[in-house]
Amino acid sequence: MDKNSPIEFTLAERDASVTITQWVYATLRNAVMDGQILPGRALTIRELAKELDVSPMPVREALRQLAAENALEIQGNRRVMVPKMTAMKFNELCQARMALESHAAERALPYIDDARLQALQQIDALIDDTQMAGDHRPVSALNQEFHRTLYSANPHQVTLPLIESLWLQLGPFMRLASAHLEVSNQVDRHTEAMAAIEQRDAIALQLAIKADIREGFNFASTPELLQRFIDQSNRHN
Amino acid sequence: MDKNSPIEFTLAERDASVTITQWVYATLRNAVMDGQILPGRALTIRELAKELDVSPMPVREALRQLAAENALEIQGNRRVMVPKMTAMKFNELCQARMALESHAAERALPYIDDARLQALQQIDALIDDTQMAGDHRPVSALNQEFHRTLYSANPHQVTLPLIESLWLQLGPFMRLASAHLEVSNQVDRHTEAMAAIEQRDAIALQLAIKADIREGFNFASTPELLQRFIDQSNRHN
DNA sequence: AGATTAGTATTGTGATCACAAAAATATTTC
DNA sequence: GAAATATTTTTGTGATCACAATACTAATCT
Repeated sequence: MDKNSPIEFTLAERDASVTITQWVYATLRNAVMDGQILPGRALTIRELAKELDVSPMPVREALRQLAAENALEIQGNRRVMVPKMTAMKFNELCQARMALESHAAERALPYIDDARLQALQQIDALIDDTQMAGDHRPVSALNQEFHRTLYSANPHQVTLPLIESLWLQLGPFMRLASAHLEVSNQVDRHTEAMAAIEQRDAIALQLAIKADIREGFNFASTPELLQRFIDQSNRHN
Repeated sequence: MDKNSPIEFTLAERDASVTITQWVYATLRNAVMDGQILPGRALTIRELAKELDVSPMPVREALRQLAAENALEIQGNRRVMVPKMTAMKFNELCQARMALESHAAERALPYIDDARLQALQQIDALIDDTQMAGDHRPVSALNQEFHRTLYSANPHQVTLPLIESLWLQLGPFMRLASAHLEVSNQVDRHTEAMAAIEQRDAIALQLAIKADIREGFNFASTPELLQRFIDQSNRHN
């Protein structure tokens, strides 16, 4: 049946108020984010439909949406797959994150009030606790939540969807980053960012965000190490 | 039949090697780019299908893809429309363009060879000629072509899809910008950028790109003027 | 008359079917 | 036995249908 490896999904709860397409989209998005789908593996509509126990139609729509967000790649054959990572592409994605997210942070700064700052501190504390407890899985999601909460303070935000596209493309590496970094590092950069916010210091905030992103991916400090992790994520499973 | 204004499409030629969905996507994308669709106007699948003389299915897929690229907005009612522009959002989009595109230019710089530079000069000359002839329509497309050619010199480019999303959201304003700027300005900035490329000066290149974008939208120099153009594009037709 | 309600038409969603293109498999040829 | 060819299966695309939810219209009521 499956010439390639089977795909294991962590099926989310299906809320009644949500369309099937949206649920399929969320499920596939999580699978891509968590690296549950082998890059280069051909995804067929009917196979996913059977796996998720839905009709082909919602799968079709979800795949097209994910492809539009650069989470999936449509080959010339009209085949859909998770794009393969390369060292150069990884580097470009990180650089793009730094450029876009430091900009988003700067544009959000004037809108951050006490309530927002408090929410950030709360998330940061939660990250600390979760990481101390040795739970590496949810840290990645919480980290994203921290950044999202920061940028979305700007009510006229337009870059968040673009940033999420980059997160989606970095996919499993975001998780590796959370697993490999030390608690002190992460908290340091987050508190540094929050200090800059309190002082309304845009430059310092941008530096903190850039450092946070860069250090997050420091586990791949040398090209050789990076290549090892890429290979691992590419042929895992 | 149409409570709102009818939509006039400039139907592109339909190549046989292209799927219907792709053709519909291209047609709708151009319509959004050119401001042929009134913002806030509800777009229904069946209406568009009849207008374009295709079945509802390709329209459905094209709409979802455009929504994923932030060219269209899905309301809570599951209704699809061109999002309305505001002065603040316009400003954010311009700022995002400057941040992202100057970054893309910097990352492309090391890869620009003589052939690429020559291609840029050719496009620039074509822009000049077209504008001198008083033809404002194609200038916008050529301008995008100039930027696209520059950024895509980087073979590991990851930001171009994000940049195109911003262009799509700025939509008709890109055209207004091309119409309202003087020939000298545009050419100046482009030659400035190409001079920076020849000297491998990343900083100068970034400044030229930022200035090019900023001056392109200088026709909306005051908030009042900007609001006038927004209103014009919102209630045009 | 203006607001509310009942009825009607239209819409997005999802399912199923048909078909040509592509992939995989089986067969033949050298 | 390996390469080329023929056959079978699978796949994406597009069309059509059913249905519940929504938007629209007409009738009713105060």
